Amino acid sequence: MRQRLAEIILNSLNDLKKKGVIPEKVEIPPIHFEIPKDRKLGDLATNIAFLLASIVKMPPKKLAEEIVHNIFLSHEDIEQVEVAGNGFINVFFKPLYWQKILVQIRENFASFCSPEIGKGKRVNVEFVSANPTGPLHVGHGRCAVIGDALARILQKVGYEVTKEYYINDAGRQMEILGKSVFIRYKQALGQEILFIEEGYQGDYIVDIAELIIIEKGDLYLSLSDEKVVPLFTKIAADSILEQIKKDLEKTRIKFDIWYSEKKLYETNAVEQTIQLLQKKEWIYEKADALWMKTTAVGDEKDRVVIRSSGEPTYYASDLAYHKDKFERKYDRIIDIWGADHHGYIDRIRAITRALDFDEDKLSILLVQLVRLLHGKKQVNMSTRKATFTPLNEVIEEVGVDAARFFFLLRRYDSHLDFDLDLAKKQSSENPVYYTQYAHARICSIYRELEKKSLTLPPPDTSLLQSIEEIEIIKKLSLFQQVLIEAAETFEPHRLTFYLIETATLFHKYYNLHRVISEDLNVSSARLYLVGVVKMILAEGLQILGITNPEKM
RNA sequence: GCGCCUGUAGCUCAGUUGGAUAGAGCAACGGACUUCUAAUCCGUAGGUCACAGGUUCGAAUCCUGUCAGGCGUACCA
Repeated sequence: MRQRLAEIILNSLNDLKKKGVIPEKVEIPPIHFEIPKDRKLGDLATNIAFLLASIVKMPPKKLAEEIVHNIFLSHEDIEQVEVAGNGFINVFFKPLYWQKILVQIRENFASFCSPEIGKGKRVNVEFVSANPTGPLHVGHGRCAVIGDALARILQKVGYEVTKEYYINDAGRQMEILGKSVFIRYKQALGQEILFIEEGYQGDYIVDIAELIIIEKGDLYLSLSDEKVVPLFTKIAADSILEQIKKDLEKTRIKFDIWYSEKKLYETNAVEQTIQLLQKKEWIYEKADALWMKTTAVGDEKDRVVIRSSGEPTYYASDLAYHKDKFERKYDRIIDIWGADHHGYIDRIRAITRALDFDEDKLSILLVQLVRLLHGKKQVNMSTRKATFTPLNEVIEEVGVDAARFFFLLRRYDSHLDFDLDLAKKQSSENPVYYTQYAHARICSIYRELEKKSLTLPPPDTSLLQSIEEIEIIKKLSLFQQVLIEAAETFEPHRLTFYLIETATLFHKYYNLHRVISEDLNVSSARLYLVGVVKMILAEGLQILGITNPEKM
């Protein structure tokens, strides 16, 4: 439609050239249409007169009028074209146009919901990737839900999506985890030793220690750290990871790949990556340590890859990991991190530069931190000190639907306050119910129809003429575009807001017009419309991983 | 100090990628249930888009500076 309109305007402009109103040599910029926010301003509007005004030295309004006067209007879908404001050209469609759109959406619903912009392209979304040193907290939950919803959206628009979790199951933090368990083990068996300051203090560590006692008793009590800690590390990591998987499953999140950092060491991938980078002179030696030249990509200093002690840093395995991800030949790689990792961006960018990977394929999304509140008091969220609130607890308290919807209710780069004291109240005020309610209400209309056992005539969409009905169709027609935009900008919240707005239009309509009435023809047409609303709501909620109840 | 993010109604947030008179929800006030579900709807009130410049036909949106908040700035993760 936009294309055809652009042609009409272009024809008019060419005509004006012939008439000498505008100079022949003027180059006409692409004619762009947008949807005005006020419906009184028409269905589509273009600013072309503004763009041309300065070039042809005419007031925009005058130019717009010339353009409109020159339009030979014979298009069956267009009601009128008018000039408004200082020179906008507004186009109004006939109801017939929208009625046809409605039928198109319904008849081709599956393809309408699955624009194939990503067809044949593979994308990897890596998110959460929390260390298996403790349960997931609310902050992880936000990343988890956003990443998952984004993956679902990308899938919907045709991409082949891989959801990946990178498990940091190697390195110093894991050793501390093992030590923490060992100390709790000893303490539980009656030894009086102090807990280490950097240790993990959560109760779950005690639980793991007690489980070991139940299974093996005091078998390890007299053994040395070197012998026990690696074993305890593994037991703890496995157990915690198990819990993480359960929590994610409860949040309706399933990963395709669980990628182990430890494997990168076992297969020598880290070593090989470092050797390769050394050969390419991106890694050099200084003060007994190996350094990566991250300053070459704008970092403020070079970063250590191998410590002088010979121990690799996490950066070492991250290099190998991203090298591997690139070598798996995705068309797009998306990393979703907590915003506190932003200093890491340059470091990861360095590898794409060093190994000649296409930098544009990598997108790093920083999800802003969740600030946890107890009423007015801020709660510090530390895994080590165990002062966090587990995601698990929140999900149980407010439910998966409300929790997911809540996290998808704002842009990922906005800071989020999560007030635990209000969590329950928030859940009852959560717009998720408003949206689901619209769906349930429509289902209820169908039930009513069945109860009355009415047989309706085939729908005649030309009966859908009211402002509210046309407004709803307009909104429905945007669904595909919203999906595409959410996918292209990596912003799932756009879909959330769209669904709320659609629900709003429906609720208003519902209060104003009865769907099922004595006039069977009208009833049939309205049911047809409302049926599409239901389909769109169900589809949208499903994409966000939220249920669409038929009764509430 | 430097870097990243944020600053929009009392509160929580949107804002169609630079468009027309800046919008929702919550909270406040006033209305609508013998009706397909009132978890809804209608109305009133609420604003110097942090501040100051700049770019142009046009700025909440882009640029510069200032202020405020958050985060980062390790041979921690």
